[in-house]
Amino acid sequence: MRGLHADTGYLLYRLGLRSGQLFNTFLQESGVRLRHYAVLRFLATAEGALQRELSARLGYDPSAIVGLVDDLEKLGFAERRPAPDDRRSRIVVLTEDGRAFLRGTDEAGLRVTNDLLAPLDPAERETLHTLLRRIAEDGLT
Amino acid sequence: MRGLHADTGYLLYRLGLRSGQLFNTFLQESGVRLRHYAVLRFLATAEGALQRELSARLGYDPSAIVGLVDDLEKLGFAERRPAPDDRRSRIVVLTEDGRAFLRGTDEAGLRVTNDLLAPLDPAERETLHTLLRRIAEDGLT
DNA sequence: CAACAACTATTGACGATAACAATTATTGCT
DNA sequence: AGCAATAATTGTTATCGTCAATAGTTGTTG
Repeated sequence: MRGLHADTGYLLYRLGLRSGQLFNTFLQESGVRLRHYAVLRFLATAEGALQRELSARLGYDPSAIVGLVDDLEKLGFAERRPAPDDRRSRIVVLTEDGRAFLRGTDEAGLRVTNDLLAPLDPAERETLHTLLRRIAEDGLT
Repeated sequence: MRGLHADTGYLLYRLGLRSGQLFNTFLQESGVRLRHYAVLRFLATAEGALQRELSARLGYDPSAIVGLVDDLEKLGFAERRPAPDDRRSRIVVLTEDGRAFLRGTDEAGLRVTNDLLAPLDPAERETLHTLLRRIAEDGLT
């Protein structure tokens, strides 16, 4: 009979849960959760995005995006602007406060990851990262 | 500004979600979900376990274990037996049907994992697996 | 040995998540 | 002009994770 952790997919599932929990406890005091953080990070790379792009690239349901952007607007970290060419769409952009928040939490986020990957040396972390990225390429952003 | 997937912890979180979804859709027709499957797999390795052991080793709340074992009993995949030395405890054991179910879903589960890890060659999958295991050692079962 | 603290399983409650269906406003097609 | 498709939104439902409270049992210790 196979062992409990014989399966890589199951391992990923369990570690993903743990990673998410760590991130959330770290973000807790900032008033945002992991999903908000993901949106902010995406906005930072994209210099503005339609909500449907956020949905597609982050893998969250469109209805989830609505609430997340609502929260980010309340916090002053992002804004909705009308899309010039399509009145159905709204463009979500990072505010200056949002940028500052990202800068402030950046190295704290790295600390969380360091904590999680404690058993691995730097070379191994690099290997892990590139392998995960290769898997993620296909389907996620 | 760092890219969206610059962070390994975040990557783990996203891939863990996807892995869990894949497993769940595959298990769906069997009437069990991922958490039930995890319990079954643990029971298979342990030849019976107290519920508090399931809780501690799988990381689920004791109150969650109750419902999961209830479901597994209804399906005929597991049974609760009195612990001989402590009348507070119950020992959960796999039934023959439970074992058969595990055998039947075993290679189907591997197919799911194969699907997920499609971008990697066998050697890379092996590397990924051992790296993830090293991380998991510390804290999970 | 009697009182009390600790433990096991259970129930119940609550907020957070995730997945879907349905709606409204707008656009593109033909 | 009519109709299918699309973007954002609302609402619903099921699951999840955590926490508090309870009943029954065990262990401790004063």
